[in-house]
Amino acid sequence: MDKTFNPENIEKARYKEWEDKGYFEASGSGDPYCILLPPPNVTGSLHMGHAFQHTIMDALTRYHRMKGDNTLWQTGTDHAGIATQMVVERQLNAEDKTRHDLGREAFVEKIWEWKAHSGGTITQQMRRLGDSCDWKREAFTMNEDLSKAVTEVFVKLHEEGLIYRGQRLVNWDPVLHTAVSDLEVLNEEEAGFMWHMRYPLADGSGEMIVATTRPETMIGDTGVAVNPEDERYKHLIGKEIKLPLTGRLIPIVGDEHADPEFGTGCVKVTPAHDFNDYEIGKRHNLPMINIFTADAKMNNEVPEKYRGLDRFEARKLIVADLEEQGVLVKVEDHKLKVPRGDRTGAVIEPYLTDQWYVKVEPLAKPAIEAVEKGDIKFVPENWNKTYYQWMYNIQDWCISRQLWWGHRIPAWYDDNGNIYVGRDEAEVRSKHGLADDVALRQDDDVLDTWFSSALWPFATMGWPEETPELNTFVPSSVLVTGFDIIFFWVARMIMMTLKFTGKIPFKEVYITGLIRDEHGDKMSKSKGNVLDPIDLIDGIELETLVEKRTAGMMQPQKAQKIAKRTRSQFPEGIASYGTDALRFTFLAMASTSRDINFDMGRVEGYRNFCNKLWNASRFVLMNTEEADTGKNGGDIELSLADKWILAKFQNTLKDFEKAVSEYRFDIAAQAVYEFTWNQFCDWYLELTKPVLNNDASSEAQKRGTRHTLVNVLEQLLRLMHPFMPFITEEIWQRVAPLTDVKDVTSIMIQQFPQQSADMLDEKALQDVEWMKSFIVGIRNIRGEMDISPNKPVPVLLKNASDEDKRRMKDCDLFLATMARLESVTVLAADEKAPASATALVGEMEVLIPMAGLIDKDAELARINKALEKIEKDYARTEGKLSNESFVSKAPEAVIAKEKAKLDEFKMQMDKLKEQQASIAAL
RNA sequence: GGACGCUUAGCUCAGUUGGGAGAGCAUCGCCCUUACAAGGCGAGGGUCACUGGUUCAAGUCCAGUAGCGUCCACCA
Repeated sequence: MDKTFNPENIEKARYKEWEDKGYFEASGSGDPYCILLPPPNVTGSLHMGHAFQHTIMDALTRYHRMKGDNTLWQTGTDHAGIATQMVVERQLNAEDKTRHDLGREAFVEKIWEWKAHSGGTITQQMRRLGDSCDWKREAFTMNEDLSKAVTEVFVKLHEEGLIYRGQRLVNWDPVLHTAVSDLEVLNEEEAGFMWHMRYPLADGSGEMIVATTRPETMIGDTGVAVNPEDERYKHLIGKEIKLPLTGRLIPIVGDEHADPEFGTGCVKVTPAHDFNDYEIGKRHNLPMINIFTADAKMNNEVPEKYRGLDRFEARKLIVADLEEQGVLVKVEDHKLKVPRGDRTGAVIEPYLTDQWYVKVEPLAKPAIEAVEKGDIKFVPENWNKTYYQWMYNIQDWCISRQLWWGHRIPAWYDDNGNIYVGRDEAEVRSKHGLADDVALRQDDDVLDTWFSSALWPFATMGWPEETPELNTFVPSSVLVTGFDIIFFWVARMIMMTLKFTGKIPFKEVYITGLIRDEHGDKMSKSKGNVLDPIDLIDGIELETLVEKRTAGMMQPQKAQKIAKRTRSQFPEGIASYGTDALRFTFLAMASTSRDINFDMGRVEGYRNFCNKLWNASRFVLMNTEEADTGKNGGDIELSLADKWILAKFQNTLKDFEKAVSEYRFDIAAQAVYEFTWNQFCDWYLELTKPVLNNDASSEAQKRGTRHTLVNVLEQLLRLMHPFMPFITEEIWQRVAPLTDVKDVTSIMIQQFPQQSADMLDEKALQDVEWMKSFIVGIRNIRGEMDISPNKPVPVLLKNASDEDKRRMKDCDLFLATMARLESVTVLAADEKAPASATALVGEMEVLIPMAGLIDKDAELARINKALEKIEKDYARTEGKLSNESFVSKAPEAVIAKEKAKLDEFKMQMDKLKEQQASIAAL
């Protein structure tokens, strides 16, 4: 084995072997355990958030597979309608072409090409992460099976009246020329203005001042609203206003929406371009005048001079005209929420169009109940509040998109504007008795991407066919995802799966936090702080990284800043840490669902951890590979250390499994790390040396220690495998043949270690703790007194009990080596000790005579420091116990504990003082 | 306006029914001791954001304040 751990040499080959041998497929026996991969968009590549979630899913999958469950990790990708279409359109734009130059068919063909390429990238990246998902079942939301499910769901919902077509005001993205759902609109506060305008009464009897943030829409005004209770204006209700610029007469209406406290109390009403005004318009039967084209330019409804102008150009001109005509009263600075498309960033326009909708309320009801009844549990639980909040106020879902990439809506129109819905044109014709010569035209629109995603839990299992998978893996076990798609995806899956299978889609929803950069900023291309998980695995040169982060930046200034920041943060580029170190980092940071500020220091630390494991394994192999490990029989005698590490391993195993069952991967990781480094490496390996290197050890003793070495390591590797699949497999291949394991094909299809109470040797645990404190005591004196660790020291024992003496004897060999003892002398009760440095082991004092070794002042300082600390503890404990209300009210166990502490402190204090006095007297 | 979350060591974070403040990284000292310098041994470092309350006892429970963050709704 190499002297240091080199991940790049092992990972790819191992993965290929697992995949080729079919280890990722469900075994077909055991309890079903299923995780649905949130299908990544085929738009690009995996980011840190994916890597994080995939690590958790893979750890769970591997763990349950090893536990013997019938385990399926269902994988696949999402066609991501808008996002993908935009990527390919941008590519066309770079060639000075638009999708219209190609036409629909050719354009969609081009997207399929891109999908093949990009989807391949993603699946390759998943393999690098070690994802043990079943590639044979890989799904894609636009493939034939899923498309069939989509059509089926659409038709059925339509038949039940849960899908309908209607003309409504929608969120219109004027760049993409499509409607988007409420969820795809982000409302950001931006600085703007409030224009106050003078609207004259038609009868010349006065005027009203209305205020608006969008003066250009005044051309589409069809009313002015005042609150019916507003004393200032209520007498005007029913009168008319003469709208400036157009001269149209519009009515004054009384409507609760107008807030007398806000602005002037008078609201201009533009029903075709504002959601609130739309409702007012409906209430008062006001006409709706659409003044925009699909790309948000002024249309032919407006006075000629404004026609064809972009809405913001028109705004300037209209404001200027209003000012000139004396209509404009004043302009104030005003902060307002501007709706922007989440993909394009374009200002969304409320726009009157025909769209398809899902009537959501009847679907939402059972979906809410499923969570209320506890059939579906959110982890952590408080996310159910977020879920309820949205579900209780759910609005109908606009599912049609004016795009080319997606599932074409299965609806056909005849020349008279009749609409027919069916699985295909032939079905439509036969269902509605339409002759072949009746011209039918399929709806041009496609469905919202999330419509097909909502079917993922059952569509990937073969629905609408009755498949065995549908029976076995619905519901799935746990959904691992981010809070950002609870509404987009989680809620909709619950609704659709309940509707079409009568079953919940998953039993638990584990909500992860977001991966942010080291300062808590969101990782984004424009900030230039994006880390690519693959770069952390393979490493990347500084120049390549800078190039990657600054490529395609719109503003060169920004690119410079990013380059500078990158150079200072990674002067040497990024080292290759390997998949296992990256995975372990994610798991160790996955505490609750709070966001994670990704810290490179942690990755490096866990890379070192991999190296530690690697070298510990080298040590084990060095001592066992050419030797008798007892796997073929022979007497075995376990040392105290052997018994101790076996017991420690049991405790670790128990902690690990408990933590995993609670999705506390940080605690599980911590347990593994602590055991491996602080117990197995720091103590156990050192404790095997005296046994293995001592000529006095019997063959049974050596065999016992070798047997323990390989078998504990082997079990540890299995324990760690779900977290660090590659390194554990690599080492296991060497170690397993030396152990009692029969099947040495691959670690990933082994049983997970079994908890066993017989291995919990309490006596060994206590004896070794005693021994550790003995050794640490000596080391501490050495460290502070500058005594070389190599120099053997004589030791005197004072106040040693029979138990201490027994332990001295049992630990004799270990103590001599680990503490480098020259000699051990047990002092009789009345025997006077020479001046010494002291360490306390329980009530026993371990003395190192000062003669020639120890400096008087240094030892005094050391004692004083210890004394100070102990005195503080003593005072605090004594204070508690002398507090009458504590003694009378605290539970007895607590009081007893405090008393024991007090005695302990007193004893230590006395000994230290005694020591202090005798040294001071020198 | 409503909901949720955060504030603990220089940095990134744990701290599970209230009962002697922890980890990793960074820092300091000594060590190239044949598994490992990506290491070993030892050490230093915190008025747990602030104020008040409940309690014998509060990082932990309650109320409030300040700062930060997220989501939902929204006033033209």
